[in-house]
Amino acid sequence: MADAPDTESAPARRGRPGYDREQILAITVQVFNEQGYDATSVAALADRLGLTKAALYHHFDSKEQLLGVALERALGGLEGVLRHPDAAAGPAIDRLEAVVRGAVEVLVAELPSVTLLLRVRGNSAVERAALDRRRAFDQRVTALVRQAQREGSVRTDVSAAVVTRLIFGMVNSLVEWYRPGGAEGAAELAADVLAVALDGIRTAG
Amino acid sequence: MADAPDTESAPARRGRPGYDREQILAITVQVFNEQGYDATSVAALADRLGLTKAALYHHFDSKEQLLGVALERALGGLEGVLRHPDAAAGPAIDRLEAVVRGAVEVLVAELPSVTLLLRVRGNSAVERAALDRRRAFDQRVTALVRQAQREGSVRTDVSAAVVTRLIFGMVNSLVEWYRPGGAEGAAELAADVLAVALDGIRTAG
DNA sequence: GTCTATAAAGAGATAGAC
DNA sequence: GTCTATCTCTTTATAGAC
Repeated sequence: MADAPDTESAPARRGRPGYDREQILAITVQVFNEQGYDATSVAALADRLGLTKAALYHHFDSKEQLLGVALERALGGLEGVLRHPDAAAGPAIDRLEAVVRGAVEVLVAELPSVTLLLRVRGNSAVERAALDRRRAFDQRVTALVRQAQREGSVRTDVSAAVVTRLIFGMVNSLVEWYRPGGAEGAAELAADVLAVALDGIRTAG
Repeated sequence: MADAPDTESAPARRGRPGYDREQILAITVQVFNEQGYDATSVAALADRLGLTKAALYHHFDSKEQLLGVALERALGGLEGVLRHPDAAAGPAIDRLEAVVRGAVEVLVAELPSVTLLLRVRGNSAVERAALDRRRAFDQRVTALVRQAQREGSVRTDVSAAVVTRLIFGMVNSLVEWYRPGGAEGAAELAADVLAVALDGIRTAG
């Protein structure tokens, strides 16, 4: 992962030493997540890549552009969940389940960029645009919860907005501790979240 | 919960224009939360306070010290929850409920410093010490959940560690959207969290 | 307790050689 | 595609006047 660039066995195009944008982006996002975007200097990034700053600037225009590309990946994935067929028809509670499951899957598949997204504070235009898109996603889910309440499948003693935020509080918190390669995969993780979110942790007895 | 601010039990407040440590700390933590600790320069902080940097350095030794004092407040509060009588005896499920309720109350009472705590990444000794104390808190709660599972009051198809993390994922996410002065207070908020955590969002039907 | 002024280091970004 | 060297601005922090 953080290993040296390919030398001889180039996959497809380049047979040259050095990085391409994709490799640089992957390591960059990892470092952003370790230290925080603001606390990561371009010099530190270049060090981690085994490059100089100037070489890094050959691949990207700015530090902020690196952030923007990573955030686009995360947001694209999440927004795609809402476009999935399972989220488009049927009882609202089932669609909600599909959205939560899809969100967990995206989170696991794009863990680094989603982690970065969830830590964005709005310090620049790029960050504020990302926050806007997060809010829009949230509102779509809240509408789904409200519909499920109307259909009688979700409790109404807690508001739809709060329900949505609590559920995504659980989902989003996964980035704080979930690491791939362990016992649980995306499917098990989603099942756990849905079990707790839908039925709670208390036993019937 | 939080320790006494025994900076000076001394006489004579400064009846002078200007700030004392407490006022500076409050505004500082607020700005740290708005922009992020790393993205906040001491100059920006001083501007917000209507002071110069030099005046601010008269009150505090370093930017990091300001962070440390704020984190101590949040951690002291959370750790106090575990020392509360309601968390010390009785069925584990009841103690767990008391801990969650207490955590929400501390979060609401000390919203700025808890928010700051939850965003710490471990970039310095101060931050790493805070992360260690968070982990210790987490382990205490996980033990409580495990006990509740043994007592048959919490589902066992999800591990105690995951249950704990999901519940505190909900609790901690409150800092992302809860703002005092609205319709809900700490008690209602805690009730909502416990309702969802214990029984889930799905209606029986 | 606050100010102006400045030190010393680090930040993001660029120029031009190879 | 990467390098060395450098520009310019900002950063944390300090010195010393009032």
